[in-house]
This record gives sequence, C-alpha cells and structure tokens, in this order.
Amino acid sequence: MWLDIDMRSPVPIYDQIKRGVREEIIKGKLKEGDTLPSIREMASQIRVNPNTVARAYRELEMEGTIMARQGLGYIVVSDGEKVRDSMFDTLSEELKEPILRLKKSGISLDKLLEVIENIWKYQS
Amino acid sequence: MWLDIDMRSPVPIYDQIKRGVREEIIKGKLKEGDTLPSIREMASQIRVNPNTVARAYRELEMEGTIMARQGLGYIVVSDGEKVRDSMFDTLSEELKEPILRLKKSGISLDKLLEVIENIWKYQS
Amino acid sequence: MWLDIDMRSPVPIYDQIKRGVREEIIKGKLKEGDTLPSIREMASQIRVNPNTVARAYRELEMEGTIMARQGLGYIVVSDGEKVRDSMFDTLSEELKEPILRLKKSGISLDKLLEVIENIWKYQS
Amino acid sequence: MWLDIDMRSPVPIYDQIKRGVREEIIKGKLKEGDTLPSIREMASQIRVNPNTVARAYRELEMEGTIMARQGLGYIVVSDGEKVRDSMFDTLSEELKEPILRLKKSGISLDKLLEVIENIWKYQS
DNA sequence: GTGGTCTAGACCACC
DNA sequence: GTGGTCTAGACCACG
Repeated sequence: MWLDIDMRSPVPIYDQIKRGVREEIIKGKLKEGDTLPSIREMASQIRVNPNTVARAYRELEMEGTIMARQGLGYIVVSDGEKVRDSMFDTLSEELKEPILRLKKSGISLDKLLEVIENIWKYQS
Repeated sequence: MWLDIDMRSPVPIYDQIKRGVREEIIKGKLKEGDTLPSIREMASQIRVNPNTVARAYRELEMEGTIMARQGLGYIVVSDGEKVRDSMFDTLSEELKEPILRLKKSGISLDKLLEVIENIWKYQS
Repeated sequence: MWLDIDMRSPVPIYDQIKRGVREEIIKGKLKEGDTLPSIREMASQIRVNPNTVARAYRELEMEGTIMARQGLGYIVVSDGEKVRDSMFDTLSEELKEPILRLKKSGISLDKLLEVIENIWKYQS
Repeated sequence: MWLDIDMRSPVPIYDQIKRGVREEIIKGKLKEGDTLPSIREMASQIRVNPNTVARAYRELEMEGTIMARQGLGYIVVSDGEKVRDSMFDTLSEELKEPILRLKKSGISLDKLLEVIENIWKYQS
C-alpha cells in the first residue's frame, strides 16, 4: 500500500498509519473484505518497525474498522460511509478548540470564514 | 491572576498559561508596562508547579511579549495589536492540518464552512 | 460434513473443527467405526486450509476420540458417552475463570445463576 | 499496588494488569482521582517490562477508566459502579459461548446450574 | 507465511 | 520524576 509517512511530523507514525488506512477506505481504494498489507510488508514499505504498524492495526481493530484473522492477515470490516462519518466527528472536534479561542480573542465570523477559505484554496 | 487552567486538556499546561497571558493582553486587561504576577504567586493561584509557570514566562519572553526585570518580575512589553496578530497566525496554522485532511477526505467547502459556523455559534 | 465454522470467532479454526466433530459424535450422527470425511474433503467443504483440518484430526486422535487407519482415513473410536463426559470437563474448566472473576468482583451467587439462566433461555 | 500476575497464564500480562486495576477500582481500593503507581514503579514491582504496563494503562485510558496527565502520572476517572457494570457485561459475554455449547450438547439446565454452583463454592 | 506478546533500551516532552 | 513513541529482535500460536 502507498501510505506516505512524514517522519518529521509531530503526529506519531502509528497515527499517520491509522489515518492513512482510514483515508484509503473512505476513498474506496480499500473495500469491505479487502485485506490490508501484512504488518511486516507495510513496515518494510514505509521503513518503520513492525511494532509500530502492529499498534496502528490493533487500534484500528479496536475502533471496529478492520479485523485480524490469525494466520491470514487483517481485513477491512467497516464501510467508507461509517469511517467517513467518524472521521468528520473527530476532525470537527479538533477544529473546535482553536476556533473558540479565535472567537474569544475577538476575530469576527466573516474574517474566520475568509481565513478558512484561504487555507482550503491555497494550501497544499 | 484570572487564568483558568484545564488539567484534563491535552494542551500542555505551560502552553495554556502562555495563551492565557496573551489573551489578557489582547483583551486589554494587561497593558504595556504592567507587571505579571510573580512566578510563585501565579503558580499557587492556579495550583501548578512553579517550574511550569517559569517555563511559560520564559517562552513568552523569548517571543518578545513580556520581559524580565531584575528584582521586579516580568512586565508586559508588547501591545495588544501585535499579540493578536501573532495569535491569529498561530491559530490559523493549527487549523490548517485538520482542514486539509477534511478536504482530502472529500468534504465540500460549503459543508466545511457550515460546520465551522455551527461551532462558532452553538458551542460553549 | 456439516460443521459450521465461524471465521470471525476468536476460537481457532482447528479447535472449532475438533468441537464440531465431538458434537457430531455426541449427537449420534457419528458412531463408533464410522469414517470421517477425508482431510482434503473436509477442508474444501468448510473452505479451510487442509493443514488446519489435519491438525484437528491429529489432536482428536491424540485424545483418543478418532484413529487413523492407513489408506482408509480416520474412524471414530470413542462412543458418545465418553466424548460427552470429557466435553463437560473441558467446558466446566472454561467456565471456571470468568465465574471466579465475577465472584471476586462481588457478584452474588443468586445473581450469577440468574444471569446464567437468562443466557440459557434467551440467547440464540 | 499489589497486583499478582501469573506469568504462566495464557492470559496476556497486559490484560492481567488491566483486570487487576479494574478490580481494585471495583473493590474501592482505588477511587476517582487516585493516582496509579507510575508505569516504571508498577513494572518493577511486578517484574515486567515498562512497555507492557504502558500498554495496559493506555488501553484502560482508551476505555475511559483512567487518564494520563503528562509529567504527573495516571489517575482514576471512572467510578466503581461503571467499571463493575462494564465488567459484568464482558464476563457475561465470555460465559455465553461455553454455556450455549453445553446446551447444544445436551446438558440440562439443572445440571448446569449445579456445576456452576460447585465452581463457585469449591474452587479457589 | 500470518498476527500477538514481550523484552531491552533509546529518545523526547512535560512537570 | 512522569508518560509517549519508536526500534530491534525474540518467541509463540495459527493456517
């Protein structure tokens, strides 16, 4: 699989892997029943320790997105819809705090929306 | 002082203190030349380790918002305008990552702006 | 044969096969002297790796329930009574641990028996 | 804290730690707001690698039983009631499978309840 | 081959 | 001192 991991990001690698897998499911590149790359394979592809991949997969399993089958590997069990929904919730939650702080500091809603739009349009 | 610290937040305490001080300056409750509560005083008021307050003050000094005066404590040296501007920059930076991830996952700009507006209007 | 295997169960497949064979014997559908489906036949029917079936048969042989006959496959050598008894022992053993943990956590015997009865009566 | 870990049990150590902590909370020996032994302390007491304790604590945090505070340690955030309830659910779930298998194999309800009672009364 | 657990030990951030 | 992440590598069970 084709996850690109940024080793210099403050976001933990295992979390980048989790996000990457979720995004593949949302994009439809991974569907229910598909098998993920094995832990060792993924680990060697993204040049990371297998333990790190294992942790990511394990946590995705705990949240109900994928499932392990002994001796066979991990398969996707959640459809893109569900993953997308829970992802929106999470991200909205992340947006909440900085937005409320901006509000408290006196920015206007219009100014905020303008800032957001700029990020959307002109950032990588 | 009147900072409220949330011990349960994932945001480091020293960072909450920095933000709190900046907000007081933005709101005009602290003006250029005003002195901050001493490290020990602040620490005992918000029930926090003095080292933590010291770190916050030290970093605020490094960014040019406040200044240490031997034997007198820390005084504010930046005006509300400047602090507000740099705060906007920081917060915009924080918004960037979740927004771009939402974009990558297929949310529309309109939908995003709607979400933002809802947070703005209806969240505490 | 008529075993139904649950690939999503945490119970290892080889163990599900062992249990399935034992249950057939207990129910009388397999009697002393009957021959089991060949490893390959069983494997293809339940969509499982032949190695897995082989392991199940091997272990059933070790416990004295079935026996390999050169060129003829496996035959049943234990009667329903015996199998049932050893099965009860095994299952009682499995019940032991969760029950004792419930006890340690302060549930009353009556409450426990009630829970058990509910499972018995109302679960599929 | 005085968890006793059985290194020879098939139950993973990190899981034994999770169970142990939950039980301390249920018994009231750990209350809301109490701090757990630090990862390193617990690890050295039960002669186990700190990573193993860390995993247990992390998972307890994910299920909402305890909470980490940087530089300070873990504190209990769930009361005994809640922990007990979710524990009952889990254990009942564990009982379900062996009980239904016993039922399928022809044991009578009375016989089963007798077996349960014996385990309760006479096992360690 | 697959995943699962555990150890040993490094490095970082926070208090 | 605290927790958090990551690596390297061993050993086990399952298919």
